[in-house]
Amino acid sequence: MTKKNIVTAKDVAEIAGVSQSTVSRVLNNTGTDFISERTKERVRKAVDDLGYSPNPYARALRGKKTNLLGLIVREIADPFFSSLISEISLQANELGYRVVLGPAHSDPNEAFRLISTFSRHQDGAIIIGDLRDDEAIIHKIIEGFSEVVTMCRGSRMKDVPTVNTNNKKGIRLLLDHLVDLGHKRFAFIDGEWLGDNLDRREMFVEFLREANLAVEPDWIQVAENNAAGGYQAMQNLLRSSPRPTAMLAADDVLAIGAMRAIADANIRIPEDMSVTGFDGLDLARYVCPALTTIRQPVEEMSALALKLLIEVIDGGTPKNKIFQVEPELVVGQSTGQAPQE
Amino acid sequence: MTKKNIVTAKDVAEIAGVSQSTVSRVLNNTGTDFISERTKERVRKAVDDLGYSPNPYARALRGKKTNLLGLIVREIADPFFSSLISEISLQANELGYRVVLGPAHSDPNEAFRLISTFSRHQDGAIIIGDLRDDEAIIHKIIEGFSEVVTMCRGSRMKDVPTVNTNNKKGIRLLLDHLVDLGHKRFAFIDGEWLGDNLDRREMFVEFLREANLAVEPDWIQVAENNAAGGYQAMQNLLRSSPRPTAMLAADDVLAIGAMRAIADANIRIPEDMSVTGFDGLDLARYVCPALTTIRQPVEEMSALALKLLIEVIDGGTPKNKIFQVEPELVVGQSTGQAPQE
DNA sequence: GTGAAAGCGCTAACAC
DNA sequence: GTGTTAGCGCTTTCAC
Repeated sequence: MTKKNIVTAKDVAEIAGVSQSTVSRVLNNTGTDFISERTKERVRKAVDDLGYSPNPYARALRGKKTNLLGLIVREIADPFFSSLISEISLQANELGYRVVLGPAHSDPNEAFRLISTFSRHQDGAIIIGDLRDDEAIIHKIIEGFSEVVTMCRGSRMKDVPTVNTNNKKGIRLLLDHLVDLGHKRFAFIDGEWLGDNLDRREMFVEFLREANLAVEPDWIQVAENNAAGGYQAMQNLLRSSPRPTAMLAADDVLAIGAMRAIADANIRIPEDMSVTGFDGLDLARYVCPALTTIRQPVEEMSALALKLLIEVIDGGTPKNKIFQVEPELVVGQSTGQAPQE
Repeated sequence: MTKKNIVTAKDVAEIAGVSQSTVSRVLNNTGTDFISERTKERVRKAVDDLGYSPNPYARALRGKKTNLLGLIVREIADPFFSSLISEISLQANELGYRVVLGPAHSDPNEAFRLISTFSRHQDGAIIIGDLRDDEAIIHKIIEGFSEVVTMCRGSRMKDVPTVNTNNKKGIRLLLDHLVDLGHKRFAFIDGEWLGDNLDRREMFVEFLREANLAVEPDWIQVAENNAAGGYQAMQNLLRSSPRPTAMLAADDVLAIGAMRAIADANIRIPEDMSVTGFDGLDLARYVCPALTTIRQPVEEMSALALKLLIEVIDGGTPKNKIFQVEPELVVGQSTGQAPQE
C-alpha cells in the first residue's frame, strides 16, 4: 500500500554497500559478535533512511516468526476488555509484535475457527475472557495448539498459562468493606459466562457461609453480560422482601445497569442499598453515585500475559500455570452504612 | 503454532501423481478449463486425504496480498472507538480480512510510524479519529500511501475517502429538540482534538447565530477527550452567571463527566440544566439520568469504510470522497423544559 | 492438458 | 568479518 516501491533487504544491502546476509545478521543480531561496528552502523542508517522493515511473510516462510499475535476476545466492545486490548496492543508494539484481532462475538465455535487460522499466521495467541460453554473448545484448543495463553478465565485453567486478578481476594475486599458498614443481607449479580465470574461468585458464597450470613438463592442472579442484563437482574432482586441491603455485581457494567434499575425504583444509593462493581473502569468513577469497585491492574496483567506468551513462543515452559495479580479496592459513593432495620 | 506437521503442495502432488503446479491450478481454479476432470479428482482426493491447506505465508509472499488491514486508532479504549473497532473487525473477518491494531495513543508521530510499517505488511489501512495537530501528518500519510481511508474525521478530508456521521445534522437535531423545550442559553463542551468535533462545534455556533441566540465564548469549553475532561469543563461552566440552561457535549463520555460535575454541584438534571451527548453509547442509556444523545450507526459506518477500502485495494477509485451516514436522535431523561427565569 | 522452472523476501549453512 | 548460495511453499510464465 506504499506509493513508493516496497523496500527489501536487497535495497538496504545495496545502499549500505554490504550483502543481504549482513543486513539480515545486523537486524537479527545473529553472529553479531563478528560484525564490525562500522558495518552495523551503515546498515542501521540505510534501514532508517529507507524505512525498511522486513516482510513478515518471507520471514515466516523461512521458519521464523511473523511477529504477529492473535487476540481472541469474547466481546471487543466490552469496556474492560477494550482497555485490556488497548494496553496489550500498546505493550506488544513496544516488544516488536503486532496484534491481530479475533472477535469471537461470544461464540466458542468462532473462537475455535479463529485460532485455527491464527495458528497458521500468528506466532501465538491470547484468549481473553470466556464464552458460553466453551470448556470443550478450550480443551480442543489446548490440545491442538501451543503458544497460547489465556486471561480473565478465573482459576480453572490447569493446562495453559493464565493471567487474572485475584478475584476471590477482590470479592473479599468488597465484602469486608460492606460488613464494616453494617451490612448483613447480600445479593450478587453474576454474568452469564463463567471464567473470572465463577471465582467471584464462589468467594461470595464462601464468605457469607464463613460469616454465618444467609445465602439466599434468589439473591444470586445470573444476567447477560451488559448493562441491560444488570438492569434486568436488579429488577428481579427488587421484587424480594425483605430486600438485600447490599448488592455486588460481577463487573462494573452490570453494576451500572443495576444502579439504573434501583434509581428507576426510587430507591436511594447508598442510603437504602449499597452497590459495588468489579474492574475499575474509568467511567465507573463518573457515574452517579461513583461506583465502589475493584480495580484490576490492566497494565500489569497485560505485561504478564505478554511475557508468558513470548516465553512460550521462544520455546520456554513457564513453571507455574496460574498467575494472579493483586486487586485494589476503590471506594466510591455507591456504598454506605446499612439502613436501620 | 500448530502441533501437527504441515503438509505441503509437494506432498499432495506426489500422492496424486501430478506436478505441484497442477495442484496449485486445481486449488485456485486457474486455467482450470484445461485440466481434465480425472486429474482434478485425483488432486482433490489427495488434498482431502492429507488434510492439506496451503501455506498462507508462501501465498502472500508470491501474491503480494496479505489479507491484513491496519486499523489506526487514536485511543482504542475509548468506548465509541472500541465499538467501531469491534464492528469493523467482525465485518472484515466475514470479508476474508484480518484486522491489525495500531494504537496511536493520541500521538500523530506514532500514527505515522504505524502506517509506515503497516504499509509493508497490510493491504490497506483505516485511520479512525483525529490526533492533536495531525493535519500535517495526515497530509504526509495521504501523499505517501494509497489504500487508506479515514473515519470520524469530520468533513475536512478532501483527498482521501472518509466516512462519518452527518455531525452537523446531529447537532441540529439536538438543538431543535432543546429549542422546542424552551432553551435559549446554550453551552458546548468540545474535545481537544478536531475532526468530527469541529463539525459539531461549527454547527453549534452556526445554529445559534441563525436563531439569533447568544454565542458566549466562555460557554464553549475545550476539554480533554475523557470523562475527567468533561467534569473539569463543566466545573468551569458552572462558575458563570447566569448559567446556560442547556449543555451539549461533543461526545457521550464528555457528557457523562459533565453530568457528574453538575450532580456534585447539587444542580438537577434536567430541571435546572439539560445535557446532551453524541455517539449513542450503550452505557449512555444506563447512566442516571439516561443521556439524550445522537446515535451514530456503527454497523453502517463500518460497512461503508470497508467497502471503500476494499474498492481502493482492488484498484478502484471511489467517485466521492466524503461519505456521510444519518444520525439518529435518542431522547433520554437528561433533557427537559428550560427552567423558568 | 500438464510439467519444469523461476522467483516472491528472507535466513542460515557454507565459503573465503 | 562478510559474501555467496540454497531453499522455505507457493503461483505463474513458458515449454512441450
